Amino acid sequence: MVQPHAIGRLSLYRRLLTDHLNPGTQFVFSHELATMARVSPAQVRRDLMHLDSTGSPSKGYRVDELVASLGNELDHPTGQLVALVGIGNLGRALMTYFQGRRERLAITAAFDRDPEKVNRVYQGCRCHHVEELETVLKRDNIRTTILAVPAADAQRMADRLVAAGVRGLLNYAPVPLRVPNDVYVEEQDMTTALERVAYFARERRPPRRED
Amino acid sequence: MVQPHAIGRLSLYRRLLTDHLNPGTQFVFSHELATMARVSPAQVRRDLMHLDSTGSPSKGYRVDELVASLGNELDHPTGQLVALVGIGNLGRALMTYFQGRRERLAITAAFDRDPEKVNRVYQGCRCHHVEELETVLKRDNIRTTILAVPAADAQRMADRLVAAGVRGLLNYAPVPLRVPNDVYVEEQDMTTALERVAYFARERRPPRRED
DNA sequence: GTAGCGCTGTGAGGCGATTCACAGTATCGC
DNA sequence: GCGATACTGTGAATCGCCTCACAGCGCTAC
Ligand SMILES: NC(=O)c1ccc[n+]([C@@H]2O[C@H](COP(=O)([O-])OP(=O)(O)OC[C@H]3O[C@@H](n4cnc5c(N)ncnc54)[C@H](O)[C@@H]3O)[C@@H](O)[C@H]2O)c1
Ligand SMILES: NC(=O)c1ccc[n+]([C@@H]2O[C@H](COP(=O)([O-])OP(=O)(O)OC[C@H]3O[C@@H](n4cnc5c(N)ncnc54)[C@H](O)[C@@H]3O)[C@@H](O)[C@H]2O)c1
Repeated sequence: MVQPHAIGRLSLYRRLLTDHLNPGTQFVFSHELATMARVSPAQVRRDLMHLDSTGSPSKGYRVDELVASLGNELDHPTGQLVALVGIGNLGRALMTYFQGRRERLAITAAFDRDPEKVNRVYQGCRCHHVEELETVLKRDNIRTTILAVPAADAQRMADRLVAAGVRGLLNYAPVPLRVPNDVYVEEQDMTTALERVAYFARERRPPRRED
Repeated sequence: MVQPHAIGRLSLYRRLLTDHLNPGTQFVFSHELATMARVSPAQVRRDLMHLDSTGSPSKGYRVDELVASLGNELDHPTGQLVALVGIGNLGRALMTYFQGRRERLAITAAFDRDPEKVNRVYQGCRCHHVEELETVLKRDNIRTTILAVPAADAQRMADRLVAAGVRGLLNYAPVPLRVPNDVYVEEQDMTTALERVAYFARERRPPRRED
């Protein structure tokens, strides 16, 4: 019913409301959120339709109520732990970036196989040897993982993660993963992204709506 | 005519053919590429339809010919230069990752405003002060840029880049950019990506095709 | 009190992307 | 040589997401 794109926008709306609104703003209209998110007002209203928070004509949506509803939809009620596998250049950047950003979505387990990194602490999170993967994931009941290992190891690591109970994977390795279809994978393929940008920086009409 | 998703897949096909095929393989079938790319065979054939390389029944597509055609479609004939703005944790990871990966798509200009970083060399690429942005971009005729500055600076920097002639932007700052609509922007929003993965790791049926 | 305005919530329709399904064809076995 | 086979290329059908458009309504002005 609620599809990936819509969930992504809900996440964006929340961030815009909490981080990029004049502090003290009590109400927003769909067209204001739409402008910030670069989508149409109708899109915003449709996305918010299923939430329990409802807008009023003439005032719009109560910001605090909306943020709460969004949290309700997006966050695990008591908090959800995330594992990060591969503490290389990208892994460390991600660790720095995500840490402390959301109360209910924190990286609490890191893994690598490089002895240099094992047992070092990154952003308050100790790096385990990758052999402890299964133990730690099961102990902490972790179902969400960021994968930042080299391409050659990605599929094997994904298999282990899935076997250990992981149901959501954010994959930075530039190879599409094969997983059972009750596991959600999001491919974050930066090479593709850059090549696409390069392509459209040159060729043809760029595919975007007027405004 | 050729849409962003299709271009993204072409980029992926090429990478799969060059990096993940048994060396020596001379032909591939659409269903083989499809399996590697995690898409349907019909999708592969449709994507390749417009290329000048054509498949043969009973043999499939010639790999070398296909790779050449893909390069033909995706690459700038004589090479395309890319700028990277913001040499922080993420910027440095990206620099390391992209450098030397494609002959015709290389990061050749880096910018930051931190005096610590200016004039240091990262992956063979000297970091300029951001005030030299316009000069360098125009001198090298750069139209493709990766943006990895803090959210607060992203829009302003995007405006400067567009004014300096940039027509394609890969944005890592977690704020959607407002640009004229002859400029192509790709938002790489990692927070959204992680929150979406977390969401689908919990809730409902995951949205994927059988196989 | 009531008219007017401008917004929300949403059914219906439209549109782009994907899949279906098959005609056309190169190859193989005999 | 010729039938069987399995693939490509592609028109047509389908699907899912997004936008249109408007009924319903709360607020404001007077
Ligand atoms: N750096 C980037 O900006 C960037 C961009 C796009 C994609 N990627 C992809 O992300 C992945 C990581 O990139 P990176 O730049 O951080 O590489 P990196 O080489 O710096 O880091 C890889 C890390 O993974 C660890 N590792 C290797 N095999 C492992 C295994 N089997 N189990 C656990 N840990 C293992 C290594 O010890 C290392 O710490 C790669 O697949 C890369 O292609 C990176
Ligand atoms: N680190 C990550 O993994 C990650 C993940 C997702 C998104 N991001 C986003 O990417 C961006 C960069 O992240 P980071 O972790 O590298 O941050 P960072 O603070 O490490 O680096 C930012 C860099 O930009 C430079 N900078 C700041 N203002 C500038 C300006 N006006 N002109 C030129 N350079 C300027 C700073 O000197 C610094 O070197 C941020 O917007 C961040 O939200 C980062």
